[in-house]
Amino acid sequence: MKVSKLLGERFKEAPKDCSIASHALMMRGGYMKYLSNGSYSLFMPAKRITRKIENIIREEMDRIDGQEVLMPVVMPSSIWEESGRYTSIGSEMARFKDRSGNNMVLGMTHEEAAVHLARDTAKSYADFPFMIYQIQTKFRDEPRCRGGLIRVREFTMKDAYSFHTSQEDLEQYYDLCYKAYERIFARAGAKNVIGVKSDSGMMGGKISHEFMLLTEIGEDTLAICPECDYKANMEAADCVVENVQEELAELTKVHTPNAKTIEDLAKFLSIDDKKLCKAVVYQKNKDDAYVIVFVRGDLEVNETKLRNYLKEEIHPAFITEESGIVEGFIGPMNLPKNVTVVFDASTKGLTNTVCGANEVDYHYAGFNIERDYGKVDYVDVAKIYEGAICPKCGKPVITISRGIEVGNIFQLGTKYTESMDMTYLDADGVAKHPIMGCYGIGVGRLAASICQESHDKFGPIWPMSIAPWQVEVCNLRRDDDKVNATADKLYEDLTKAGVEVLYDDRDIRPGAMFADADLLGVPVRVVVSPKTCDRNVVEVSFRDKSFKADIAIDAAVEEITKLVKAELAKYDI
RNA sequence: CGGAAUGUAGCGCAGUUGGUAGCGCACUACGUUCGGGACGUAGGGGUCGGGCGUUCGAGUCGCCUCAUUCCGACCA
Repeated sequence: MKVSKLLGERFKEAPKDCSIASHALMMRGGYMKYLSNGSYSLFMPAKRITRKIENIIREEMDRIDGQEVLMPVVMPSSIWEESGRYTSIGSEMARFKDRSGNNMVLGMTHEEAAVHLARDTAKSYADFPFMIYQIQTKFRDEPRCRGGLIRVREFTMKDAYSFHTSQEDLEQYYDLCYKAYERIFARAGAKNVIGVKSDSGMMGGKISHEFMLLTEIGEDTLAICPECDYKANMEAADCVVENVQEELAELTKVHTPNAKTIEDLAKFLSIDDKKLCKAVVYQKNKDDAYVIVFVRGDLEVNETKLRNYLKEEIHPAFITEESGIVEGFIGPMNLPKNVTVVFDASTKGLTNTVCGANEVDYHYAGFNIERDYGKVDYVDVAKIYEGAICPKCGKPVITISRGIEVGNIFQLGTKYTESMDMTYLDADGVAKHPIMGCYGIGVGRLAASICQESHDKFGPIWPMSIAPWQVEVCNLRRDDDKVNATADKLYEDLTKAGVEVLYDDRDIRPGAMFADADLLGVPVRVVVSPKTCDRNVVEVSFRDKSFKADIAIDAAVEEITKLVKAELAKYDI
């Protein structure tokens, strides 16, 4: 490819709405063009990168016996009504009517279509297990797009669905897929991707993992134990606390004027916030009924875990006078009857704590839940924190990091095969519902994430395995016959040798050419100039600065091909 | 959906008390240049986000609306 014919302008200045490096560099480098909120067109360099990522994904999915299929982007509402998600999913799913007035949806995920494709087709237990996958456009009407290709409304996704006749078989395949994902990210040159335990959300199912590329600009917060292999999304991380046992004191009512917050109260009573019992109030979305969570004073509530426990949507509460809740002085005793009370596990064994008296300006001290309130079921709904006790190895060393979710895997169970009535005949002659798993990877997001973790101030540094081109030849003097002839021939010969070459054949000054080359991030750069031609060499260097040498013109094709192969081999695991 | 900000050429921005629309980069032509975003001369490119209003006259003032960005909320 010749740069003179490459569509897509490269800019000195980034559009002002780019807040992260990968977005700015991909806009500046002419990789894509903004069309509307969450929609970008890709120019050739970005398309080549995503195509290479897709091919790596294909190879790895095929390696674990995946069958590539293609399901429709536009689907009738009927299959979504079968699964119940036509109503349970909100406005993220784009809906419209066709000319006959039928309700249609744009595919945001394809569990329904996958079940539709497989049911009536896989009829015998002997047909199982199998996995189908596709690489295709998804549309999700995100409330907030950001970071260029990091979070968009329209994007390319690899989505896979596996079907099994037993939980054991699913788990075995799930592990295979987990390993395939590790290979995919390694082969694509993503250096810092980890698998973390995650919350399944509306997908359903119990066990799920997310693959997170660690970066400060990540949208997700992760709890990681440096001492063992515990890694979890904060949403799903268990919060383990230990409370020091003391001899039980007497319950006393104390006057605590204006001490409405934990901070005020701890200061007023001169005690550690770990000794306090904090109340956090929510309301259920469906009827605004109050939910009060009691959690140890130093901790916060993890709303995702609370939602999962309650099995309903909630929002932070607006406390009214009529509710009978005394804001700032809420305690377990003498609460209004109609509120749901949740005791977080951190309050278990909390001795001689201080809680609200449900009376303005009064708290109880020496409060002991089981003695003064009664037996309760403790539920873990607290947020894990930096330095928390690791739920797995028990050491107080949890670290908190940020990550971008580049892939996820779910054990779905029979949610879809039951609701959509997909059955097979088992060996015992009984009709059963297959057990499903599903596995996704966002292709564009992965490309942007790799750019984010692999760039310098001049541009992206693409790993050889996904680079838009492997080698860029820079013709520094279009008007010099020898330079011209040497560069033209090198371009032709390298291309003939099977190397992917980008040839900058423009008559522009060297500075501008180098700046553009940096933005395109091609791993190997070959400079042909009057200086190098005088010495019968070309100058070869790596974009990441790990290599630089002059190579004789006669040996250039062979040597450069060798360098490319050696670089590629690093990702060929 | 809440809070804040911004919409003027492809990109980045200026535009004063209301009075014919500007700059830098990019683009076209010619010339001089040529190893880290050169310079000169001459050009091309605008529904000033949209609507309504005030006014002799609105990029500028008022109201409405739309879009975008950031912070929250939400998120398979």
